[in-house]
Amino acid sequence: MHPAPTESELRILGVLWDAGPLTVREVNDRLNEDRGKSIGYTTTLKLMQLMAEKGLVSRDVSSRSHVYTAAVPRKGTQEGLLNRFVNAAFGGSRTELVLRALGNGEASAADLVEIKQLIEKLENGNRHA
Amino acid sequence: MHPAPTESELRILGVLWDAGPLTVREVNDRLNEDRGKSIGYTTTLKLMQLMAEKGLVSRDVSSRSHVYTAAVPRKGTQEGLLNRFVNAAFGGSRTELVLRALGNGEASAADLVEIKQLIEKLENGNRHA
DNA sequence: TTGCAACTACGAATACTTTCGTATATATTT
DNA sequence: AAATATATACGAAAGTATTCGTAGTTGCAA
Repeated sequence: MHPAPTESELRILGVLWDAGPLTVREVNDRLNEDRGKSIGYTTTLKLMQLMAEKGLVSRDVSSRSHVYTAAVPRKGTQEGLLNRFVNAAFGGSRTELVLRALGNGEASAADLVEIKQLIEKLENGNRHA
Repeated sequence: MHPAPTESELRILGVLWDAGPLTVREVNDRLNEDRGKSIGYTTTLKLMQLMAEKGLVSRDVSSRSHVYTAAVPRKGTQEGLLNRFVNAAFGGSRTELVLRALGNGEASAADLVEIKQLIEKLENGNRHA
């Protein structure tokens, strides 16, 4: 299995997941186009090289500017991180986490409907399990 | 504000939240009574000393074995960690996180009912907002 | 009262993550 | 062709987290 991405690596994966295969320059630009925090080009380069070694990204070296692609799926990675997190912070209870995540009233009405629909589906599934 | 606890610190806070004020020895024993992973006594001591400096725990020094108490609330701490996590791993979308958290079908029927009830309450609240 | 057990304090080793400087190569512009 | 811009590679500094050894203190038991 791949090692879990660190926080910086996750930021880079997020860019690649959203925008598809990119060069280091493109990733670095996108990371920096947000808020004041400016990350050096070689910092991003180094991180992406390490990620390639770990298997988190793959790269196409055929042109001078190497093109990097996420090599791990978004959902699977999130699932892994979620597992670690729910264990570390919520004693392993996903339900506790869900209740806390919804409890601050930030979800929109449409979000709530979507969640309700998922729950209905889960309950129907359980009925036949 | 208090700095967010690290993963190790969170493990210690978890013990204190569950079991109330404890000595270093007691915390260390509880940490080690789980699986094979054995943590040295002075390691736990050092961590708890650092946590005291940070304000994550308070301690009663009146007896030779100092007694430590969690100085930050469980819910508030979880809320802070959840915020960081949802930003880092789910692009800030709590709804995405909730859908993923429920999506693995691990929640029990009772859990789902509880979540549905919270959603109903939120929807009623919104109606008047 | 001597010696052993348990405690705190603290420095420092280890490990992991992030950051960047510098060397070097390749393309592009003038 | 020379100067300039842009790439990669890589070592290493800096920052943070974790771990533990050792010294010194205090309580307790033989």
